Amino acid sequence: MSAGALPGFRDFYPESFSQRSWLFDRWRHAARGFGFQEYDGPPLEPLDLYTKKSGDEIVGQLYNFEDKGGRAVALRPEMTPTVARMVASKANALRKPVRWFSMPQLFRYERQQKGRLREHFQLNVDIFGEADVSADAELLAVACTVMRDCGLGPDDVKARVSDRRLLSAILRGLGVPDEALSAAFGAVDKIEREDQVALVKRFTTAGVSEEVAVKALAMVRASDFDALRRDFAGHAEVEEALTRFDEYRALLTAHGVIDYLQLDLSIVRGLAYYTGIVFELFDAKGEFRAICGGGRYDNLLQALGGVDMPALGFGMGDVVLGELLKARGKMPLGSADVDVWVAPVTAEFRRSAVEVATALRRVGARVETPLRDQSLGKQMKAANAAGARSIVFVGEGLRDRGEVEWKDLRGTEGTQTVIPLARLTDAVKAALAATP
RNA sequence: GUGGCUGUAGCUCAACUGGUUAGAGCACCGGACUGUGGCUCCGGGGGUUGGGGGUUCAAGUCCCCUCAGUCACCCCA
Repeated sequence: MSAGALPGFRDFYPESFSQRSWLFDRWRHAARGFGFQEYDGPPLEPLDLYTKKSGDEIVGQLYNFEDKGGRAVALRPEMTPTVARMVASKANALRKPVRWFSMPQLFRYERQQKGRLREHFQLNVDIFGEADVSADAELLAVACTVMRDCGLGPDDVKARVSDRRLLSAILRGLGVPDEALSAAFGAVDKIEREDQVALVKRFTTAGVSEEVAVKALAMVRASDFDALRRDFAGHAEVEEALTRFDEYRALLTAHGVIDYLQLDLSIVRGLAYYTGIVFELFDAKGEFRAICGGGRYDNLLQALGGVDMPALGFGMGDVVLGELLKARGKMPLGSADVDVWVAPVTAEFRRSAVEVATALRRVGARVETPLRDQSLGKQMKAANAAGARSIVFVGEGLRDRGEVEWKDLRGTEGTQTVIPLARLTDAVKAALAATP
């Protein structure tokens, strides 16, 4: 084995590069469809941009080093601090709400495992300056639209959605004291990973009774909207959160993505900076890690940039999504693809063939010609291997009468027509338009 | 950072309880085939058996270390 790429890093050969491009096209198309504008920032940032937000422990998971000017720097592990800085420093000049997206390559120094490498591309979609629930609905709609554009419907992918305000209200309504809320969130976050005994213990350690703990866990597991409405009738805080959620659902219906929605109060998104509606996208069979995660983080800009502005966003990586698309047969194969192969029938027509190829390229065709003398049989094979849709034979006909032979390579018995060179370019152009 | 499993050609895999020069299919290149493709046939290139050390008359095979892959833990931006 020769030395390959560094652990957790990928070589993109043409086949996988074209799959990557296919995915990027869908990301970009979906985000732009909602009026989001694309931006980018530096891949290398000051280290303290990340330690300020996440503490020094984060350094163990970063690609960081000292540059030649003695600055402590790191390859970006996430986009949020960068975009927060960019928005904060021009906050007053930007039309609100700010709808931005980016497709950065991100890095983390971690042992790789399924769906997690040391480098990946991530679609980042953010909205700044809008506190209304309509922004939350639009954000999820973008994520679901990406799924749909990739051929993944509500039967393939579920958006598990919770609201931290709703969860807090329920917990408080059950009698969990404020100082135990953080521990309770921690327990809810582990609901799929730890057994009941361990989960209950997280509550009791924080001073919550076992009875309340059991009840809270059951409610989170059920995540039953109607039951919550009944159980907490008259409880203002819960009702307010439920009303907000009703509006959220109505808007998702209007966006045409309601079928993806699945209320799931166990979605907490770590113990990070989220403040409102949070969500994660999963494949319906549960074979993969989360495809996408995000939510509302109204206090983050204040903490990072000193600007008080509500914000929400999500990140969607290319690795898990790519694995899912391949597993479901939704990812195109990424085979080679040219429109026309121009074949000199003998060596003496090499230059004529190049001239014909040049004329075809000028009308937008992807054209390949052989770089050395080859028999026609060889060229036919090569043209097929190159994925060419048609082949143009350049020989005596062009020299004597200004004509070439144009043959369709698709199908088993391609039709072949004699056509004046002057008309070939238009014919190829028309064929291109007909079969995109 | 911790632990389990796995490393033979570009890919998928063979090679008896340790025993000759590590094989096959696919892929690639060439030929049959210098005016017409997918097929077929023939040939060719390609390996430090991941690397290093050890045991043995003899190691792809057994042992140790290391590297890499993979899965889980931790963490999740």
